[in-house]
Amino acid sequence: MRNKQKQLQVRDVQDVINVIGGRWRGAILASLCDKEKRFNELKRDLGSITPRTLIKELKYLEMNKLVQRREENHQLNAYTYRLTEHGHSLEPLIASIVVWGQKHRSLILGQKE
Amino acid sequence: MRNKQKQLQVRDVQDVINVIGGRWRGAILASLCDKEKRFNELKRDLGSITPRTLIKELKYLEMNKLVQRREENHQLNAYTYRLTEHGHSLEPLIASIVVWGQKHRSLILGQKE
DNA sequence: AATAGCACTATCTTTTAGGATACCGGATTT
DNA sequence: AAATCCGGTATCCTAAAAGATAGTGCTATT
Repeated sequence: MRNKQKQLQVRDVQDVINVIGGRWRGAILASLCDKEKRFNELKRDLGSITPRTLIKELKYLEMNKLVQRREENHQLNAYTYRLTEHGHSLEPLIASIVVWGQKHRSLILGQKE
Repeated sequence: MRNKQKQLQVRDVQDVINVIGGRWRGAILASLCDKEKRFNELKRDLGSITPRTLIKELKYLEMNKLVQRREENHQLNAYTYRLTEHGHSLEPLIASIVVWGQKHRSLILGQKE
């Protein structure tokens, strides 16, 4: 019973890592926590991501109901990506990640820059 | 300035994902939250991981000062892996991940099982 | 009318993670 | 002394992730 619980936790962690893991997914979500963004805006924000990867990740996040793509007003060729409600529920988690990440960097990586 | 801050957060998230990301790292850490464990114990706990991968990940986690490998008493051929203090500082984060993961599963994956 | 920006798509290639499998030396059990 | 368990190594292989690069159709700007 105790053990079963453990097993589950291991699986939960793996599930979440699937969703926010990888080189970009977490970063995209973090960037969208700030505010909704357009494709190229996101691209600039993330630095070195390629359009191929960005669109792939965005579609994945859409499929998982974390991100929503909507046409801006009625202008064609203008879309924004924003967090869904479910996506927003990740914000505290991401915030904790950022905090721990800063601590980790200063501890391990010697806070260069 | 504001923008710089954003950039940093994106990097922080990526750093943390590096540390706890991938198919196994988060799971290993979660398993070690419970208590210190030996190699084969961990292996059993994680289910389908291969020894090659497990040792690789453990070494990575050691390098990043999250896990510590120690000889048990004075018996040769008996080692335990445990979280360092820094590793333990991840516990709340992992707990949040588990909680969100459960919510996500019931929402998206339809809580099968 | 031409140029440039937006939001992608397509193709090709490299990189990386991680699985499969076999093996190894030392310690322990029988 | 033989078999088994522990804590790994060593090799080989595959699939998936992601980079590089070029091109597309539409719109907005000058």
